[in-house]
This record gives sequence, structure tokens and C-alpha cells, in this order.
Amino acid sequence: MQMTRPQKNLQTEEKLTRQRDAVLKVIRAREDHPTANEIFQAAREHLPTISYATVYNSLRFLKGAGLVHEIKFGDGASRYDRETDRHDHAICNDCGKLVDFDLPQAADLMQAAARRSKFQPASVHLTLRGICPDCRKV
Amino acid sequence: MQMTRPQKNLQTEEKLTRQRDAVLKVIRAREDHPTANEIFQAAREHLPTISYATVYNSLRFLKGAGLVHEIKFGDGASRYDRETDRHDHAICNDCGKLVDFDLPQAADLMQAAARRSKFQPASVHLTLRGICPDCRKV
DNA sequence: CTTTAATTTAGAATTAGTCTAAATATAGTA
DNA sequence: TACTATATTTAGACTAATTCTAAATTAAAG
Repeated sequence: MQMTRPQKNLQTEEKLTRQRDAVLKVIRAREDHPTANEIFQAAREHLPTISYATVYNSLRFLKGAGLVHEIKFGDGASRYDRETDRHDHAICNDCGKLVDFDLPQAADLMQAAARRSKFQPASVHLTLRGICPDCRKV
Repeated sequence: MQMTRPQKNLQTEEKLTRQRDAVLKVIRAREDHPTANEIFQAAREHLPTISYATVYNSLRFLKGAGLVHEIKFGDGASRYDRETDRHDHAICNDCGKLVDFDLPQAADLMQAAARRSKFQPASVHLTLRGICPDCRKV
């Protein structure tokens, strides 16, 4: 149970290269949920030589380090979210807008879902589809 | 408010071609949730000339007619479900098994999610991730 | 039958994402 | 500093899922 070597405090920080940092900054700078392609375009403005593959590699790394969150709906590309705490999503059936929200009863839900499905629960995620406030006004 | 022409009772039935019917039968014959490719392979056995594109066209048609349900998780291909009533899904983190279940509190959930997100609700869907009973045993 | 519309087919095209192999960068050590 | 090992980045080839296209076939209507 002894430390064999003097360990840097954040394993993560050691590996936050310029490219990864650029990708992270893009995601953190945005209120919305950009796709890999959008991130690539934006990251390029700061780091013109960054490649597409590196954006994907960086996203995988950042996801693994818990610094960003990936949102996949079957439609089109994954979107990336700076919010890493558990949360749910609402998607507008009209304009496609994607909004984060959190349902405080999520823990109960997970138990209820586990009972029904007989699965040992790990996480739950809820998706609401409907019309966003902006589209409702029109 | 008069009927101008003698209408067949099911608009849907009129258009259920051999190919579409073959696709529907494949889905209805299976307990699991096959992908388009799996459906294509199975449909071929009954209708050897059916093409890939027709499977996709048929799936779109059947979905529109409410006869099958499409399940998309970002990972890989869409899966198709003979169960068309509203329901939720559990996915095994180990083996990928996909199981249907229904949460009776879904209507309440939708309201709660609508309040949080300010969306006008249309539908909710919940996904549980965890370990399925089979994988737990091992 | 003839004409029109819908559907099917095969294969090309598209999109998102991964893989590969060479080039660069970084770190640790003699 | 120089050397070696390791990790990362890059560009482009590749893959998988799905959609599109245009010609061929089938079905429906007159």
C-alpha cells in the first residue's frame, strides 16, 4: 500500500496537450452542444494545424478523463457537452434544439427501472421530445 | 364532411407490398431487436431478390404506419422493435443485450421533465444502463 | 390495352467515425 | 547534451450505416 514514486496529483493534467486543451476550451466556451465537426472548425481557429483525427482522439481522451460528456442520439453526429454531472436532455421536434435539465427523482427512477428490467443498474438517462419555448412562440 | 370516394378501411393495408410484408414478418417473428442488416438477411430467405434499399424503404414505411418502432442509440445500427406502444429500454454494459420494459410513471415523468425544460412535451423515453441478469450470474 | 404513379432494384454517394503508418513531440536516463 | 522509449499528432485511407439516384418493374386507373 506504499507509493513507489512521487506522483503528480492529476494524471489527467499531465496529458492535457495543446490539442486536447484547445478541444476542451472550445466545448467549455459554448453554451450549446457542438458536434465533432463543429469543434474541429472552432479549434482550428486557435490551432490551425489540428487534424480531424486529433479532435476525435482528444474527445475520447477528455471523455475518459470525465472532462466532457458525449451525447448520442441516433440522428447524425454525437454532440459534446461541457456539463459532466448526470443530467437529462430535451430535444425540440421542430428545430432540433437540445437542452440540458436535471430530474431530481433520477435515483428513484433508476431503482424503478432496475426492478422492471431486472438489470443491476448503473445509470439512467431520460429524453424528452417536444416543442421548445422558442418554437412554441412562432 | 362527405366521403367523396369509397375508401378502403386501412390506407396502410393498401400499400403493404410483398417486400414490406416480408420485413414486417421478420420483425414480428423475433423476440430481439434486429438491425436493418439482420432484417435484410432474414427477409432474403423468403424473398431472395429483396434489396438492401428496399429493406430501408420498408422500415421507413412501417415506422410511418406505426407498425414497427425504431430504437437508436448512437452506437452502431438502429434496431427495430415489434413493440409499438410507448416503452423504455435497458442495455447491458457487458453484452449489449437490449430489453424492453415499461415504467408506469412515464406520464408523470413527462410532466416533470416538461416543467424543468420548459418544453411542450410530446414523448419521453428512458434508458437504463447496467448489467443484465445473465451477465450478473457469470 | 395504355397511361400514370408507386415501388423495387443495384449500385453510387454521403456521413460519421476509426484505423494506419509516418512524422513529431515528450520524458527519462546515461 | 544525446539517446532511447513512449506517447501524440497528422493526413489520408478505410469502414459501416444509411440515403440517394436512375433505370426497371409492378400495380392501379381509365
